[in-house]
Amino acid sequence: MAERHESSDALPTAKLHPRKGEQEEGGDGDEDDDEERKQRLGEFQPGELKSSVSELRQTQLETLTAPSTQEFSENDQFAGLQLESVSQSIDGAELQEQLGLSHQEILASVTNQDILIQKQSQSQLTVCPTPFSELSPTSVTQSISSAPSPILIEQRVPHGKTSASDGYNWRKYGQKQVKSPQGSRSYYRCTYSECYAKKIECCDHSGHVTDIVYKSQHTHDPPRKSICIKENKLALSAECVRYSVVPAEHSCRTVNDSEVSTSSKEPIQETPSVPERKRQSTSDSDDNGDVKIKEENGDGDEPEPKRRMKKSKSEYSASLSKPGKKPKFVVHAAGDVGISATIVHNHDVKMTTHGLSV
DNA sequence: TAGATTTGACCCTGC
DNA sequence: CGCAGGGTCAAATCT
Ligand SMILES: [Zn+2]
Repeated sequence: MAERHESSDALPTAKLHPRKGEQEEGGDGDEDDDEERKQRLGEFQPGELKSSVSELRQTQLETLTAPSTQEFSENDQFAGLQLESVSQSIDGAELQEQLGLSHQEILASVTNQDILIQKQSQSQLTVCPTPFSELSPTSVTQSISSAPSPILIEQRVPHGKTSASDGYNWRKYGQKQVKSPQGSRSYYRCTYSECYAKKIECCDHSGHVTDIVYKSQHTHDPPRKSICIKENKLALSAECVRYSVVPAEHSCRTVNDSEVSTSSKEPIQETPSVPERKRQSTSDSDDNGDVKIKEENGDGDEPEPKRRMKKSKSEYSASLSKPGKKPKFVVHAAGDVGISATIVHNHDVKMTTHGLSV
């Protein structure tokens, strides 16, 4: 059963059964290996998630302005990026109009390469269009009235390009060669044991970083200067937010993704309902020589339950995978091209907006 | 020696 | 069912 390895003879035998434990789902009690599983499961952190979520609701986070991003600018360009999530237990979808305001602010705040993204989770999102300039009046201000806890995430990318380090320590745990956008993909994970933040760097064939995707938030402060962010607790929200920074043509995308796949049977209306990965590729191909920065936060559920789902499925399916309970936000903000926002709540497509053609 | 990186294999999901 | 793409693991290697 646990032998599915086709290992080449050149292997030092030790490799013969690498992750036996993982695959063993036959039904053994395997308690010893449980630890490993735990770690893997840890990615989802069912328990913690709940806790944090609760806290989130109870705790109101206020958006604070960037203190001194200059410090980070030196080496950590990306450190400047600020992410703030404000979750309010107040169930009021009253911020809707606020969005409009945000839009302007964003435009104002966003200069050249600075992008400010404000997103109100679950029900409202604000996407800042292209800072670069004239971006059509396409301000995606979608607000779905049904989300009790609006989360405000503010992210700022001082230097859109290349973010060698955002102030955290990353450990590379994998690399993949991709064909679509010819290049490679590097997978990084925060070195903090308690932190499940991940980062994916997409490089083109020449080695240029074309895309950076952040997953989850750090559950700790940066090793160095204190960014003075209280992401500590919010970190766990499992929403997926993607930011794409492209000087020439900015495309901001916010994806609150959890696992709508179950009900995602229904294709998104206006948007070219493309699978997650497809989406990425699609957008990636857009830019040449530019770095896109995206951030993904899981929201209570798993963003992309790819690996180790077996275990979790069997044990946590009840609590984790809630079919039909996954709010999904897909916001595409392409400067000139237009903005397309797709919000999927449960299995209902809330809205899709194309900046130029709605 | 420890920690990080490299790299091949493996698993999962979607088509 | 099989394939392709994507993501992760872990042994080997490097620093
Ligand atoms: Zn971290």
